[in-house]
Order: sequence, then structure tokens, then C-alpha cells
Amino acid sequence: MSMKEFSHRVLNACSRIPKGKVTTYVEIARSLGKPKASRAVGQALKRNPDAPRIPCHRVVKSDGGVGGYGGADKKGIEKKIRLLRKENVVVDKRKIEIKNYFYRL
DNA sequence: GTGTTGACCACAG
DNA sequence: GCTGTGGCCAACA
Repeated sequence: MSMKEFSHRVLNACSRIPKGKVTTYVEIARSLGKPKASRAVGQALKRNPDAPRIPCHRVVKSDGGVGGYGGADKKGIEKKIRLLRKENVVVDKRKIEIKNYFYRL
């Protein structure tokens, strides 16, 4: 698998997450056969905030933290949270109950 | 080809 | 809760 396909598959996995569900950076990495590439998954998403309609706001950290979005600054995070809430996902203090919404790829 | 940088993770204090 | 450390891997300079 080429480096190029990696990011492509990340985005593809992202687009398969059902509305109202979330998955994690690790889970995506795992589904690609590279359980330890969570960090690289984040990179792929950052470079494609939208390509052009990828719901990357449904990807969160393993501990339920919302992770980043856009510049990873406060602005981006708030936007991500807003999108999640719009899908009936309860977000409390930049965190969610991962087990209630987890979607296994 | 070699660093450095992160939308990360796990574990230790 | 917090910070620090070591590890990971693709993208970038």
C-alpha cells in the first residue's frame, strides 16, 4: 500500500461513519492494518478538512476527547462540537461518552 | 536522505 | 485533573 493510498483510505473510512456515530483515530488506523498510525491519521484529516464532503468531525480521540478540527485552535474545536451536537451526540467539556456512539469500522 | 512536526496514544508521576 | 516522556507514522521542509 502506497503512502498516497493511506490518506485516501482515511478519508474513505471517514465518509462511512453513520450520522450520530463516531469513531477514533486509532480505530481508523486499525482498520487500515496499522494500529499504531493514529498520529498519521490525524495528519491525513488535517490536510483534507473537506474533500469535499468528508464528515471528519465524527473522528475523536480514544479517550473521548473531541480532538482537533481546522487549526486545532478553539475556534475549530467549537465548530466540531457544534456539528456533533447537531447529530444528537452529547458533548460535555470537549468530551463525549465514546462507548455510547462508537462505530466499529 | 534527514530532520521536524503534529486533529495521537499509553503510561508514569 | 495536570505535565513529562517515549513511541508511532505520514507529510513536509
